[in-house]
Amino acid sequence: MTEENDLPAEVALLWGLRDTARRGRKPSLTVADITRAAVEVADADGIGAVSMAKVAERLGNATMALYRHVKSKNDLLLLMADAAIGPAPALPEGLEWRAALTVWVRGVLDALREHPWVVHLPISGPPVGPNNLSWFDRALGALGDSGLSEDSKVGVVMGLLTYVQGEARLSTDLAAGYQENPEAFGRQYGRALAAVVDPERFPALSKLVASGVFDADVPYDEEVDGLFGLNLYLDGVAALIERTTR
Amino acid sequence: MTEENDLPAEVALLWGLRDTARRGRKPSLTVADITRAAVEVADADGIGAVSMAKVAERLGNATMALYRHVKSKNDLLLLMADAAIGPAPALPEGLEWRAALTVWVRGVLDALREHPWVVHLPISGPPVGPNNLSWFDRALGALGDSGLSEDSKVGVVMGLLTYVQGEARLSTDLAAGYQENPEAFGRQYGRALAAVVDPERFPALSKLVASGVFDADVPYDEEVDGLFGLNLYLDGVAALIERTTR
DNA sequence: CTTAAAAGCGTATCTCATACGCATAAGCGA
DNA sequence: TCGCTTATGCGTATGAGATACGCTTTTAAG
Repeated sequence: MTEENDLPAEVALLWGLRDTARRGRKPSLTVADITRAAVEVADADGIGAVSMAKVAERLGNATMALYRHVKSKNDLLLLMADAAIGPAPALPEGLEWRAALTVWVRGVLDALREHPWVVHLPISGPPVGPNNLSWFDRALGALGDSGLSEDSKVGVVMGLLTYVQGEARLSTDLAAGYQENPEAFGRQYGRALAAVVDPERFPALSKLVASGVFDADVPYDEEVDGLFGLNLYLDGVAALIERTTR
Repeated sequence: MTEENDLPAEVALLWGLRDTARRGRKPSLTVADITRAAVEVADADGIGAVSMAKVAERLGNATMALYRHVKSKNDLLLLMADAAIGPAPALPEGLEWRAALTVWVRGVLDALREHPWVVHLPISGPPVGPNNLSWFDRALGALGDSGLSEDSKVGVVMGLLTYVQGEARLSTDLAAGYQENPEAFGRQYGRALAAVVDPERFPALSKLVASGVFDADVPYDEEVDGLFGLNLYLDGVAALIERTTR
């Protein structure tokens, strides 16, 4: 490192800011290669299957070769998190804020559906990777004409990120659980609750169980449940904008 | 297992529904002991430090003894998830729905702040543990007088859970990141962004950076940021209730 | 041509989860 | 009281995984 950027190592890593080596053997691997291979492993067999050994094998290298390019497995996970969501597409021109944010949210959820393991990666700080920042940028841009202050825009987008990340986590985990044990949802869930929910201890819940909501074998439906909550949130944003610009 | 409950094994585990053994050696451990010890380890050193060996050591038993009470480590994690949040307190009488839900959310966030590792546990299905169900019940109860249909109540609570879980994840992870590297937040974050954010590529973001929002050393403030988004969501719920009951 | 910096990688260590089987203890029927 | 049955406690072993260390190979700079 001779370059004079005093940026955090993590940022330099994500942006590929390493000074080009002048001496020494030519690298047969790049950070990008390693990241791509790791993402492929995760896509194929889940984040739990990502080991330095597996990634190296996929690249035709020995395990320890990877450590010349990433400091640790955690480094690699950071890279994967940015790589997997990919760059945010530009939002269609001329949409008002609500339509734009809805498109944006669908974009995020679609990207996460492609790589469901992303939601299990550690979040170690505010977004710094290029792709993450591009998504952040687009969401801010969607609020460009809303009349909100910059501060409020950040708040709205943070809240949206929070919601979307919670939603993605819940829905991908539930979908995974459903896959491996469909019985545990729907009817069987209703039966389990009925067996265990005492009206004294769980008054509201037992009323719900009695109402028969759980008697059908309906799996969790992301499209319905997820967007229901999202729309409530956006209604709240609309109210905020109303208050602000009135 | 001679008892005639055809409940999923996981449910029986969480509710302690095992038929009392009539023969054999007296157990020196209980599932509750193991769960408690595991929670203590996680509280002290994080979820990553929870290993069967460490938990057993804390109990003065050998590692493999635990497996007589818990099928796998994953079983133990399920138990921890329910144990850590604890039972939901009864909500104060006579609050209207919004005040009640706000109290409820604070309760959840407080509980999670005590055991930040909970948000990293896998979610394998809908809530079945007694404590989780009690929280679910209280939230439904808070909406008891709102005039919403049972279906809508479930939707509202699901959305709230989604938001809160996203919020807790983000804030605990950021808080942890802040702990171990305060530099990466505030001023240094601003500097990193400034170095890396190109106005062409990130128009909205670079405007934000230029506005100086990141020039202060302000850490992430859960109380402000988290409840900002929450209130937006609740505003949306209010609008829904308005629409419904009008 | 020499040399120093990098890259690739074999080996070794340490930590984990967990399968297996034996030893121990406790209630049960005779 | 005497085994018999059944659970529990746990020692040992296996296999996976992260990563430290140091040797070897490659390549550009002097």
